[in-house]
Amino acid sequence: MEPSTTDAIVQALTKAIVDHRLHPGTKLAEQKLADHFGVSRTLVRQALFQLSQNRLIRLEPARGAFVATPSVEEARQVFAVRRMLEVEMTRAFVRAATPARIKALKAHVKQEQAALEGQDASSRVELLGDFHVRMAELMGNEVLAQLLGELISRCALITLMYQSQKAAQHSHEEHGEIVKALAAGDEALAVRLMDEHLLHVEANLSFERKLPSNDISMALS
Amino acid sequence: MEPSTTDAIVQALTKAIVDHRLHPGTKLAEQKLADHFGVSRTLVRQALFQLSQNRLIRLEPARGAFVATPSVEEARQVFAVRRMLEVEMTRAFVRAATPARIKALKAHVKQEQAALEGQDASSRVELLGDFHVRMAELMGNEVLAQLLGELISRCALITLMYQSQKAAQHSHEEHGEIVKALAAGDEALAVRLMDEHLLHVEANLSFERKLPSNDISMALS
DNA sequence: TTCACCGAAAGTGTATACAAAAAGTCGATT
DNA sequence: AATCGACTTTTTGTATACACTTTCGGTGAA
Repeated sequence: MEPSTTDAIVQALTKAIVDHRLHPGTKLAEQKLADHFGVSRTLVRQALFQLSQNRLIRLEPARGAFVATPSVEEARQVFAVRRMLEVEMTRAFVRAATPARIKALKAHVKQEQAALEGQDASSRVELLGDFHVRMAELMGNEVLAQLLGELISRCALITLMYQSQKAAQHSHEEHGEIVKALAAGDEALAVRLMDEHLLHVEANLSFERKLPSNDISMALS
Repeated sequence: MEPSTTDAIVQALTKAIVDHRLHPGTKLAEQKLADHFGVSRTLVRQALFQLSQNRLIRLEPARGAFVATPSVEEARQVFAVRRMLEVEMTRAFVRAATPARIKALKAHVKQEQAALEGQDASSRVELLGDFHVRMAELMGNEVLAQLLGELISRCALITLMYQSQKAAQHSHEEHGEIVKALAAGDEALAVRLMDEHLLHVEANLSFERKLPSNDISMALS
């Protein structure tokens, strides 16, 4: 494979983990990854460190990198934080709503519709997550948008692995409801819907543990 | 200087930046840092990368590392996020309050009192920030605690540089008020006080720009 | 058979070497 | 005097080398 940059490695590994071609617990040996991507271990190590900051893998000193296995408790906490952030974000959104912002969200929901009909699970969940990031961006708060993005990708591992197609459809419909409430300027309703929406997403996760796969190059090719 | 680990370098640089011995915009040359810490550039690069994730420095490709110069707009956004998180956290805290938790917060406020009488600005601000992290920890949400810690240290650069001793005293008093409201179980009051507290902290920041200092070893010694 | 111990193999952690890019220098030209 | 440009120096980016730790396999004794 032709040489890649650090970011390319991060992206490739992220996608592989999130598509759960690489299962939780799988060991990521540096030399194998280096060979696969056609670079030295130096770049691989940078990428692994970055992924560990995103909580997609965990680094054990002198033992190596492993695909993260987020616990139920951790997922619960992440969702608790998301509810804190997004309930307030929704409130702020209503108060600073503009036709252009409403329109942008509507457009996004329409995009979701298209993705839901496709088969690709990862793009499905990516778009569903982006709805929330989109709201933050529209508020003009990049810090919030980035933070939310990290939180969402942090549990992308969970969300993506275990969210059924039916649950995805459900999420999509709730996004539509939220946008309606936002457009109507109904603050209380919008806030309530967002809170419930996040509770639903959380409730629909299941946590069956799958076995680690140890064939990295297979998973990445 | 004797050899140090990556984390030791991160800590040393963090403290130097946060104590503003290293001013915003200062270039951090890898070899100079490596010499100073008695390690190879490898470890320095790891440390710099980690600091860039914390937003304490920014990495410009092929140009090097520079102490971050957070903008007023960024500070505004960080505080907006903190208000979102902490208002909801306060609400949750009241609802799940226990005598032990109240007591722990009271103890922390007492600690602040002691630090305020000392001269060390960095330990002063550290403790004031820890009040908020402490609340998150007491709620048993490590994800929240860590996130809040990052947000606070991210603007430690701003808070620490420009917060006056008087403002610190003011913060401390407000912490006391908040704990009182929490102890009384007055949710509405506690939430309002926390919101106002964060607005006050934000309002008291000033953003005079200082000139970069280019003598790294002097600043670190 | 099972457990413990030893040695080989594999893998990570750090330092160093080399390549590429940016920054700085100095002189020539306008 | 100011500016452009080629050369030199410095600094970053990547690869490689080596030391140290962990892991794995096997041998021997209880």
